Amino acid sequence: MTRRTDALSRERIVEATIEILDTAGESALTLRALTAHLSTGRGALYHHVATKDDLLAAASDGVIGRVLAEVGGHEDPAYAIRALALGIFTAIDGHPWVGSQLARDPGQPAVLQIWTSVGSQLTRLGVTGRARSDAGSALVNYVLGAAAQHAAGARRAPDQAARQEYLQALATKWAGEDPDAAELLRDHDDRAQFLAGVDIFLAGVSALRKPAGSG
Amino acid sequence: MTRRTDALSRERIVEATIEILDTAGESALTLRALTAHLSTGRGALYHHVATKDDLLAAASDGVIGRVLAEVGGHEDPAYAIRALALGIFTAIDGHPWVGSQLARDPGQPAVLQIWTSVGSQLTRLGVTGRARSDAGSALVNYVLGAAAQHAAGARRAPDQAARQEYLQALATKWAGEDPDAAELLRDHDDRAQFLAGVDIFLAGVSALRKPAGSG
DNA sequence: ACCTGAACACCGTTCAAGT
DNA sequence: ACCTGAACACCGTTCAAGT
Repeated sequence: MTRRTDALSRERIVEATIEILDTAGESALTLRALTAHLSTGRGALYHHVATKDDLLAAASDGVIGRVLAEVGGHEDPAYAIRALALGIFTAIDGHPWVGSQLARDPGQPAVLQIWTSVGSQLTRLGVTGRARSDAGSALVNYVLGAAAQHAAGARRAPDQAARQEYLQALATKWAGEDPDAAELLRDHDDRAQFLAGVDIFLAGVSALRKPAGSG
Repeated sequence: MTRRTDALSRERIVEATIEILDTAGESALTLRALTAHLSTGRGALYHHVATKDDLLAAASDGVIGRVLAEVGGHEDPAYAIRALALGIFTAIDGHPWVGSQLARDPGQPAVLQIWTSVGSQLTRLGVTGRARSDAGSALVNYVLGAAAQHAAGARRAPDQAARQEYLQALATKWAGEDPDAAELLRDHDDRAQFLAGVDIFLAGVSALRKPAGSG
């Protein structure tokens, strides 16, 4: 905070990277475009960043980090998980390149952050041990898969009429819990379908905790 | 079958593509390597293939198509879904480049094939209408997400001891249904966790069909 | 220590020229 | 119609040279 940020720094490079990705898309992110944007020489970047992949991972981590911080905690852990998932989905809707990037490396910081957040909410839900890592794996993989598919530009749309009807019903149901969520649902097909998937997993986790059928 | 396959054809090009990807990895697939492998000129490929992306999509479609054909139908639709998911997972384990490719474009033939297979098994399960497309979306996105993460080389491994114990239990349980599946499970952590996720999904679909709690 | 920018070793794709 | 292979317009990364 005290020093001038005029000089090149990893932070400034990551910032510029996010800006280019958001405004011009993933294909526009070349090191040449980036150095032009920062008005510096090509090799200068390599004093602050290991590789282009490193840069993409750092940019994704920045976006996801902000989302997870904003989402915060809701009292009901199941609701918190829905909010967490929806926050990630919304972020990827606004920054499609993040969706592609998250699918690329399971060990990158952004993905580990998501694991941690999901894990802590599952703990609050009362799920522990092996069941917790299974449920976490299921949820994280679902969210990342949906995110990548949506980011790549999902075009599936079977019958638009029935879908609108369903959307209304789901929005009404959710309105009881959070009017803002209901607002978001209206006219957002992919979002509604994504949330329906989250509910399927939550129902599955709950059902497997207290099985009421076989022995 | 009657004509000689000596000449260049889309099929021969796709075959050679799969071979290079399997033996040398995705980074080794260059059009230069491919033309060398086929001992032809660079531009010749473009008479049979639109672009390199087209080629990757065709190669993935070939692998997935074979898997879906082999998996066939089991009498119990829930079991058939597990077999389908496991088949895709195994294919991606053996051809990691397929996992990355499937995450890249939701409209490519291989992904549409997966949607179709999942959809028909869900119908056999008795799920229809809106519930069917929600469940299908959840399962497909989960499978593709897990596949991409696994393909990228998942390295998460918390406590190896408890995991081994769990594996044994799951393998024993599954042995009642299919000894071969139990065989596959032993010593395959990611595979077991993947299947646990499929079971969470199936439990969720079942639970949401006959809700036994709220009004 | 940090930066510059030319050079290096690649890419996917195109296209005039051949058969 | 199909194929050739040189040429084109790019890449990410490196590195001697500057300050």
